[in-house]
Amino acid sequence: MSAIADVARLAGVSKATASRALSGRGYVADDTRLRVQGAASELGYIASPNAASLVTGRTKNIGVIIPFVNRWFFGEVLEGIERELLAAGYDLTLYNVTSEVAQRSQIFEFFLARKRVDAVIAVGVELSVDEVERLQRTGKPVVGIGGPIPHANTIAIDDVAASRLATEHLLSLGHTRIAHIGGNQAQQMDFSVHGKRLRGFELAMEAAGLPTTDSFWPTELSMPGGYAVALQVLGDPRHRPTAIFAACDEVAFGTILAAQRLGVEVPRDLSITGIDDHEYAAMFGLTTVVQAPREQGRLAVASVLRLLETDAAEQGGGETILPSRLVVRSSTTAAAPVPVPVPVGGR
Amino acid sequence: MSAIADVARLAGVSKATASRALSGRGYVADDTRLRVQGAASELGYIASPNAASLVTGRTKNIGVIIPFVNRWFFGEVLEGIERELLAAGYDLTLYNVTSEVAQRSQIFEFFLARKRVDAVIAVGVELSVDEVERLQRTGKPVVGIGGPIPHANTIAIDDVAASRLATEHLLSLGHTRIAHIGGNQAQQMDFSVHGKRLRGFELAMEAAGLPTTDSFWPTELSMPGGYAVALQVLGDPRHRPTAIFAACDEVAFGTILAAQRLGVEVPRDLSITGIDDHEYAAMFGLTTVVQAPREQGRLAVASVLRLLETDAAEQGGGETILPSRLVVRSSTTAAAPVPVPVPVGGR
DNA sequence: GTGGCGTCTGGAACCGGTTCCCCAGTTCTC
DNA sequence: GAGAACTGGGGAACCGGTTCCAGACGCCAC
Repeated sequence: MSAIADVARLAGVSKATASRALSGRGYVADDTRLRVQGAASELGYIASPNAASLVTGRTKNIGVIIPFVNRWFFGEVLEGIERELLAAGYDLTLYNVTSEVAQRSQIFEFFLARKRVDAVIAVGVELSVDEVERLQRTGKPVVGIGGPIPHANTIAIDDVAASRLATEHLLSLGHTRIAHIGGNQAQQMDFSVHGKRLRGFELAMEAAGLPTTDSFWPTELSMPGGYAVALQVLGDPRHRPTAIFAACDEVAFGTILAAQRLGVEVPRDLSITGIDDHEYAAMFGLTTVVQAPREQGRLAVASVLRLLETDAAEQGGGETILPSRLVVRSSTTAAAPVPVPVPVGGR
Repeated sequence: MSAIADVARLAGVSKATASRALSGRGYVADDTRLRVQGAASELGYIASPNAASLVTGRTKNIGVIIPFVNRWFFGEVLEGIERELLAAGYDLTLYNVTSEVAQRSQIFEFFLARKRVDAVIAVGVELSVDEVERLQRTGKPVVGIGGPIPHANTIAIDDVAASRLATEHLLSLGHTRIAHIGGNQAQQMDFSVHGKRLRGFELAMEAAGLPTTDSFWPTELSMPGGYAVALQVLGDPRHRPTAIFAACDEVAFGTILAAQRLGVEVPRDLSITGIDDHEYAAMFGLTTVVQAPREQGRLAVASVLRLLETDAAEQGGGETILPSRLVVRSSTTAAAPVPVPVPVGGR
């Protein structure tokens, strides 16, 4: 492993000049620069970021805090972040926080306190004011994905609006008996995503003058979770809704499977919407609201890099809300016309 | 941010003693050690791993090379690795390699060449001899998951055996018309997983004296991929197999969905097996062979840490093969008895 | 001719740790 | 009682870069 001193020696210059020539900062004559660069590539020299970060305080490394990597939304966000960071020459250090309090504080007090990362991106993790401030005091910008974080830039969709949009689509098709299968409030996610999606549903229903009592069915937000509860929702033909709004696509998939299992035909007997635009949504023909998680990851990286460049501790706490967009596929259709008793021979 | 010099000053000792007291190496009197530790915790001192690694050469950071984070197997492995590393006080730096050659060489020549990681875990990436040697020359142990890598320790299941096991289960149930839906050879994965699973299928069939012509249906290894091709496989009732071995669980799920769509009842009309034991396998009632990816991740970390401890460049290139185990659920049953013409009143 | 400015370069300090080497007691051994 | 062995601790070098500072040179203006 060659060090910059070797490069300097080979090029016949001092360490200082070699450093300037390679980093591009400060005055270096053109031919000197070329000589140094030549020597560097001849030796296969690669600067040690550890040594550099020791003095500059910059590590070219971003910490990502994420509760899951294996759920669709989180995995997509992570891939989006990783691609973008790699392109910018940054490393990504992964911190998979669980809900364990001890483990979370270990990450904050030990791992993130070490001067290893320049900034932190929190995906679907609601950081406390204290956690954010602790990071910012040490000069680390914080960017969040999934919901607002005080004093930090964040990127998210409007869960209430997305949910409302999905519900309104069903309403616009003439459905009035609509059930909502959503997240269990007991195992709430950060940013109370479950609650927001439920609220969007209720707002849309109320605006349409429809009752929402008994229309909410909580479950685990996964395909099996959706499947299991949908069997109940659809179980009794006499109280069967004509449409279901699922809080996420995987639940919607489970619902579609349950409907198939029960012989309920989608969309003829049952219209279904979700939120996500999961990669399998096309296969299931699911009408859904797009979340674009990769895009959210990219935006978070852009935001972080901007903060690192300006170097200022502006940290306005700006909230970027991505617009909600509905993708209509084949899981939704107009409600069957209710046979209205027509007065025969009426006047 | 306090440095070790501050701790030393507060404790009234030299930097050298402070370092020894905190790291536990070398002679330090007990009361001195306590004084230093007290000073450290009073100041909230946390050692800078960058500075330490500059002289020790150890970074307490492991690089993970992985082609996807969002596919079940890879996500599970990653979570397993992350948990285990965190517990051991190590950081995890993620390198999401795609199939782009340029990007891959960038990772090897730029990112991994920097002295940022102590070791590398490659998940489902078949490293070349050159790549492994380059890493090992710089003292970085390499551990692989998913298949053998020359000169590196690896952890994997036996794809041929797993595949054979899944097929033999169908054979043991009396099925003779068995199709295999597997990975497209054109978009082969590393370690030629697709080919191995196909071979295991063929070996089992041949051992049973059954033909394998026209029984292989290639597709993309995903739920939609399985769904699409299964519609074709099952399309013609007259040439319909009685059992399908899918190369992975997601394909099996797609196959189950396609069967439902076509009114083919599982398992009465069609038995299905997969490989993975995906978290949704229970919901689909899928009979499958377990892969235990989290366990593989844990084992890889254990192997890496062992290599780092022994510090020796033994690197035997040992291959750890996890045993294949079949989980029988409700997607498989005995083949319908073929009505054998019984001679009536025969002599 | 002198002063000022812009360009180019090298020496040296520095980032924050670890470790080598040396010194000073104390205890053990012959 | 002398020397070895062990324990405890400080000074300084070192890891591999970056950056401050000072000096040298060329050029222009006054």
